[in-house]
Order: sequence, then C-alpha cells, then structure tokens
Amino acid sequence: MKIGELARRTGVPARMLRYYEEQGLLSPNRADNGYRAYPDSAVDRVRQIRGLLDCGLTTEIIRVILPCLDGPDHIYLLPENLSPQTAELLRREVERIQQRIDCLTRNRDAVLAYLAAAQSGVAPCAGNHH
Amino acid sequence: MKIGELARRTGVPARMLRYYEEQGLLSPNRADNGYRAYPDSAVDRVRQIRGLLDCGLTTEIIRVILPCLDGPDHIYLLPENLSPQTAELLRREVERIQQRIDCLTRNRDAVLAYLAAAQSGVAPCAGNHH
DNA sequence: TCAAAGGTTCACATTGATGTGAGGGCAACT
DNA sequence: AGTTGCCCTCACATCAATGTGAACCTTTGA
Repeated sequence: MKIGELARRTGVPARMLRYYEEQGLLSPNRADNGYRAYPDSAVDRVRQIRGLLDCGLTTEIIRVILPCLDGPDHIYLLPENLSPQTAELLRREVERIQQRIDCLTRNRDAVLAYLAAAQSGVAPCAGNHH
Repeated sequence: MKIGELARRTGVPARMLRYYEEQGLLSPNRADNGYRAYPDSAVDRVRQIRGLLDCGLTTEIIRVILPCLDGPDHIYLLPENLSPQTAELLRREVERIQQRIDCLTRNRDAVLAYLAAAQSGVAPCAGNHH
C-alpha cells in the first residue's frame, strides 16, 4: 500500500510515516516510480510505534525494541541481532517500562479513588448543604 | 527547604523546578528574601511529576490530575474544584492512562518473551548450524 | 571584609516530535 | 491535453521539555 492509504488507515500523518522511516522504524520498499510501498503489516507496526511514543519512549529506544515485536514465532536471532549488550539494553528498558507501568497504575488508581469519593457525595464544605 | 536542596533530593535540576512552578504544578512559599521555600512533601510531588512526564503526560494534564493525588483522605471537593467538566476530563484521562498501561504491558511481555527465547538458545536459522 | 555558594529573573539555545508549505514528478480520469 | 490528486524531497516553523548563561542579590564562612 502507498503512504496515503497507510496514513488513512492509521490516522498518522504521512509526514510522520516518513519521519519514522528516517528514524529507522519503518523500511518500506520502493516502487519503480519511487513511491513507498508498505506491506499490510505496516498498519500494526505503526500502531505499535504510536503507542510507544505516547508512552514516552523515544524513537531511538523504539528502534531497539521493535524487532522483539514481530512475534516470538519467527524470531531470527542472529548473534549480531542480539548481542549481549543489546540484551542488557533490552533488560534495562524492560525495567524502565515496568516503572512506567507502576507509575501509571498508581496514578490511575488515585484518580479513580478521587472520582469515586467525589461521586459518592463526600463534598464536605460546600455545594450540597441541604 | 530551598530549591537547591529539593533539586539535590529529587535529582531534578532547579531550572525544571522553576518551570514546573510556572506551569502551575508547584506553589512554593517565598521567604522574605524572595527565596522559594518548599515543604517536605514537595519531594514526593516532584517525583510524581517526573514519573508522569516520563510516561508521556503533559504538564497541562498533570496539572489537572495532581489535585487527585494528595490522598483521598483530605479531599476538599469544592464544586469549583471538581466541576462535571473536570470530572469528565479526568475520566477521559484515566482512559488514556489505561491505554498506556495496556500498551506498555503488551510490549514489556513481548520483549521478555523475546529475551527468554533468545536465552534458551532458540536461534533457528543462523549462528548455530551444527 | 572579601570570596564562595546559592538564590533570583530574564532570555536565548537545543532537542525530539510534529506542522506546514514550496516546487516538482507521476497517475488517473474527463 | 489538461486537471486533479497523490507522491517525492527539502526546508523552515512550532511546541513542550530542558540546557545554559548573564546580571544581580543574599547568605555563609574564612
């Protein structure tokens, strides 16, 4: 598929798709005319990228962890693909992801608790003095 | 405590503490000489802010959810503090936080699976062809 | 008293992710 | 053929978060 359709199907501006390519996150083929040709799988991949970006990961980090997401099925674990350094980097990144999950979970629960308290009419000093 | 100590204790540069104040996330008192005076609780608050920033939230959103984090104990739910619009905004934000959690969890698991597969020597098509 | 350390404001620079537009080629349809 | 729409590259602008430094005042300690 061409860039416009991918943009439509993902909601991500074509400008960003080109940017992600520049950052090494996408590698579309080129048609004879120079147009980018994306496989169908690109839709999911772009969604992955956007999700991770929204979670505060940088393109640099995403580039490292993206190869892990092609499913653990057809892994092609060349030693140069997963050097000990890369593995260590990945472990560290999992650590940081876990911290983010914990942080978000804590804050989600706090906000939910706040909303619940508010909704159950625990409004002490103003508003509903009947 | 003064800004330098808060910076030391949180690892956040003083510049950023002033910026967070400008964004309405911190409101230190001022001493007679004009120096900012932070309460001890500021340490935790700054950690909250940093955590949420790292998770991709903006200062604008953090400003909205920060009041929820002072513990559901001493909530002072004035109606102007939690208007229906604010409540709705909070619910929507919880939604987005949940999406982030899901995304991070999925990706964490994928990376872990990848690492596990790599470590258990499942390197199919290259490297160890004996 | 003098110097060093740390505080203040103000302002400009940078970085990463994005917006926007110019200038030009390719493709499809009337 | 000409128009419309999509693609290309290149470049400059923007925005939020952050770095950096100047110019100046306050506290601290030799």
